[in-house]
Amino acid sequence: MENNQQPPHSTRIPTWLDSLQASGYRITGSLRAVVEVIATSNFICSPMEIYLQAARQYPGLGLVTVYRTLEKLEDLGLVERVHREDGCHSYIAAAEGHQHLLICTNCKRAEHFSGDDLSPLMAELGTTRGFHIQGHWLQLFGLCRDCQCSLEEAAQ
Amino acid sequence: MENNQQPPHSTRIPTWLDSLQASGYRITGSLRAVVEVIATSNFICSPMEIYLQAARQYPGLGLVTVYRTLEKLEDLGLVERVHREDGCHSYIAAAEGHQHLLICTNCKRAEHFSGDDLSPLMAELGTTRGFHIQGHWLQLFGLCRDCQCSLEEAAQ
DNA sequence: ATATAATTGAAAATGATTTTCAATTTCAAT
DNA sequence: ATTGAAATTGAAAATCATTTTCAATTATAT
Repeated sequence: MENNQQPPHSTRIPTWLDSLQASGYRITGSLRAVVEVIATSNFICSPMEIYLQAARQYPGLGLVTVYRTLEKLEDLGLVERVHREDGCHSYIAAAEGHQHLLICTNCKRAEHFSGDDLSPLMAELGTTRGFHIQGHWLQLFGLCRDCQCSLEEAAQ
Repeated sequence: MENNQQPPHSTRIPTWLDSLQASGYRITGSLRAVVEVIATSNFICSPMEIYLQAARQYPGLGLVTVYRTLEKLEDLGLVERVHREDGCHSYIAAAEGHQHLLICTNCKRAEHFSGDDLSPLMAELGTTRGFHIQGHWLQLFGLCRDCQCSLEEAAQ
């Protein structure tokens, strides 16, 4: 089940733009530039990183517009906010259904996986602790294949 | 396996103070006040909440000192930082060993549980995705027994 | 073409957290 | 008890991500 070299993420762009337009948002140059960056990235991206990349396509872009665009995309469920250790947030294209993230601590590459082996755990906790469970947060951290290699080399 | 009405959390206070002193930190009134609040709480507490409570015991306490004290306690592994949805942080007395948190979304009561059913999942991902997994983040959210009742009443 | 409502970027505001700094306090050694 | 060096303090200022304000611009339905 490869998740990497799958359908080119660029196919997301027209879909997202249609979705945005259908929801009454207007399609502007700024919007396109931000969508292109976040829709095609395999890495979690901070608003600043998105801004810096998108501004190459669309100079004059403002960082505030990136924040506003990400909010729209999140509202439509196209993009997912990722909580970082430092309390800031990064973003990544959302996965279908209920999935979790596996994030490379070195390069920030991220892959989704479905780990619904959690349901029994949650059911058990519901009864033993008397909690009515509503949701959960699960993120895994590690080194992706590329970073394992490059860090090994660097260590020599 | 009740986790609630267990050994009174107040026994943590002398232990923590000893631990702090043994590490070369000086025991001051501010420190005591902050330790007393966080060591005995069953809820996740923000620095501001700790400040407001501790300042009743030790007027003149500064919010900055709360931040500094929490940092010391975290360094010693006595306290654990909890990531919140809004990106801010709350704190709670750390559990023994590797545990996860179950947090009431209404009153912020928190209980630890050990959920090491995750190891097989992580091992599998290591191989299928080529990641070398280093750690994970798991938090469950729900309503504690008390809040389930009080919210039911309120709904009537 | 036009009117209107959405969108824009810049600048200012916010709010949690951190840093700076001079004054105070702890505690080990007298 | 006294002392003195090093740790700790609170206040004020600085930082930094994020949000709000606002007047100017722009997309789109008509």
